[in-house]
Amino acid sequence: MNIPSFNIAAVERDTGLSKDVLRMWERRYGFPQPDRDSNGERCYPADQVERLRLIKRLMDAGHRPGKLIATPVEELAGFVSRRAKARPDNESSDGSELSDLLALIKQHDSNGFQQAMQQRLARQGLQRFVQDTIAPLTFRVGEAWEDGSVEVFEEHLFTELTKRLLRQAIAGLPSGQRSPRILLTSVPDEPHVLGLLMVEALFALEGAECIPLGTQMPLLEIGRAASAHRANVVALSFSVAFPQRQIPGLLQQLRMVLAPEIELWVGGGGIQRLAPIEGVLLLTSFDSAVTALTDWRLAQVPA
Amino acid sequence: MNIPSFNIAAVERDTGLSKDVLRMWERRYGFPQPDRDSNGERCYPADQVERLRLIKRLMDAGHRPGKLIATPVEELAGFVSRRAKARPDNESSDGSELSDLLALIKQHDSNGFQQAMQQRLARQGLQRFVQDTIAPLTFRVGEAWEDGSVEVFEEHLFTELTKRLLRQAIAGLPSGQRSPRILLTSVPDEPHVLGLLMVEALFALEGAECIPLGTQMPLLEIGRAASAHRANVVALSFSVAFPQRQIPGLLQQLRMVLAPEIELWVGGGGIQRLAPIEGVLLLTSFDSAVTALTDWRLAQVPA
DNA sequence: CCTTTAAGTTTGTCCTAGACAATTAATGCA
DNA sequence: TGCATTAATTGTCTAGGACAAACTTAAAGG
Repeated sequence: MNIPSFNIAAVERDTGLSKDVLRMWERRYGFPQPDRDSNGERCYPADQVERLRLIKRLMDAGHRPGKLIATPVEELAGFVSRRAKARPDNESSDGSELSDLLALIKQHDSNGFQQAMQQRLARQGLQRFVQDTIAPLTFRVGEAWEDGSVEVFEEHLFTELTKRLLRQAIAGLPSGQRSPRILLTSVPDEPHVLGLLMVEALFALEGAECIPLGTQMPLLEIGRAASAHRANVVALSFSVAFPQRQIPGLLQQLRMVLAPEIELWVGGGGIQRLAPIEGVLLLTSFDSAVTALTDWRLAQVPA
Repeated sequence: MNIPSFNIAAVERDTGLSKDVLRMWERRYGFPQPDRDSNGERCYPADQVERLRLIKRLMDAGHRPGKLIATPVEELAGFVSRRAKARPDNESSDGSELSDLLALIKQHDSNGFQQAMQQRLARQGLQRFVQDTIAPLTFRVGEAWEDGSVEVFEEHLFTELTKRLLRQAIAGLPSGQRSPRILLTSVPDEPHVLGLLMVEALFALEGAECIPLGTQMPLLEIGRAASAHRANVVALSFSVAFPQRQIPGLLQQLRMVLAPEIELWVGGGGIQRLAPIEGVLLLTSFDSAVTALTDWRLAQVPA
């Protein structure tokens, strides 16, 4: 079998590291060190791509590139997530049940996982299912992905199956003329949809009219969509993986694009450490999301 | 209201034009011509971003950038899709029904659209629903998006609602130990999932075991996933929007990564004009997908 | 000893400008 | 008209420099 080698665009695609960063690291740290083809263009061997992916994973977990690149490959595997370290086995009764679900994913048992989740949904009801099962399980999967105990494709499978489950549950809820009208979406480069679905489930349960636009809407389009759908609220989600530095600027721009009477609510793992922004409501928990909804309703009555 | 202005990263996000291309166009054609901030960095005014998005849309429809950029804004709106031109109102009885569905989307009537689609599904059955409703409707939406008669957010809403419908229909099908085991996914930078869902519906109907991994799997991960799930087939989808030039290289690399006994099937609008590739089966239609499945079964028996 | 401020590192993104290959259009010729 | 060759178009890659924001560490103060 021939060893495939990747050009810089392919490496950017597969690792999520921009071409600029790849070239900068090569210049500064001496890694990666790709071969060159006849045109002098970089050809990354597969093992370097692997290592880059590992480094990227650990960076997302909070480590710094300078350290990681200086560390030999063997030791890299030993790095563990900061988050995972911070939670020294709080194996509550519920924690072990979550571990069972996680185990099903790692055994690639789609059907078993779906059945187990269906059972939990029936037992807990949608609201508690979202808050006590899906949310913590998503968190656990994220952790496990960071420390390498769950492969990317396993995480994808988990996400895909959970998405289906949630969408099915949401479809079963009553719909029709309800209020407020909440437009749910995410900005470009933010493809994570689970958080949106979770909050959609909660909002729908509370009797809001949810308009799911999927992910990755250009800012100007979000403004148009909000007007066209006469939305009262635009709700966005940012995952932990989204580059934090870009979020404040994005929100300020969106706030300017949006009509002032439309509220802007933002949630997700990416906004936990964010400074408050004028005209933007940060939803740091599911409870605060529900509170925001009831507050909105209270504010409407006197008007 | 302040006029928001975008830095080059934001424009790349919102238009899908790479930073390299944005700078190159500026150098060569004199458009866009962003302002500069105090650091000498580009600040694109909103109207230039709008025009860039329009240009990108027309490029995806087959026009060439040189012409588009030279054309004044007012005339740009007059450009029409080549595809749309090629189909001079073949308003068959079915075509007008599709137009009704499209109209519901453009009226932002989510509930009406969902009901109409549910009815069609019940009437046609899943297979014909996929082939005669969803596929042509998706095509029509694509056309309408190209000629600007459907907004991006309307297309997103259509996609989101249709995804839900399809997933629900697929969830209703029997599952369990079936064959072949087909792993469904797409490569990084290919986020379109409707095509995958359509073919998943067909394969599931034919009694295959589908493993949906969602979109955007790195190549090396696809290989791992295929082994871990003991897949017989890996099925990929490329939309028309995916850069055609990259596809052959991607498929060759993936073919090398994949164990030789695992088949590689590829479909979607992006592969219609593709030259054949060793070890890769191109599915140019839904019928050919079903044929591929029956052929695979025939090939297994004598072995 | 803990907290806050200031200085120093690290790191990503942006910049210019040149080169080239791959695609698409246009020409010449049978 | 159909095919082959030339010409124009267009995207992506390369190089290294500059700078600001984020993070760390050191110092000063309570």
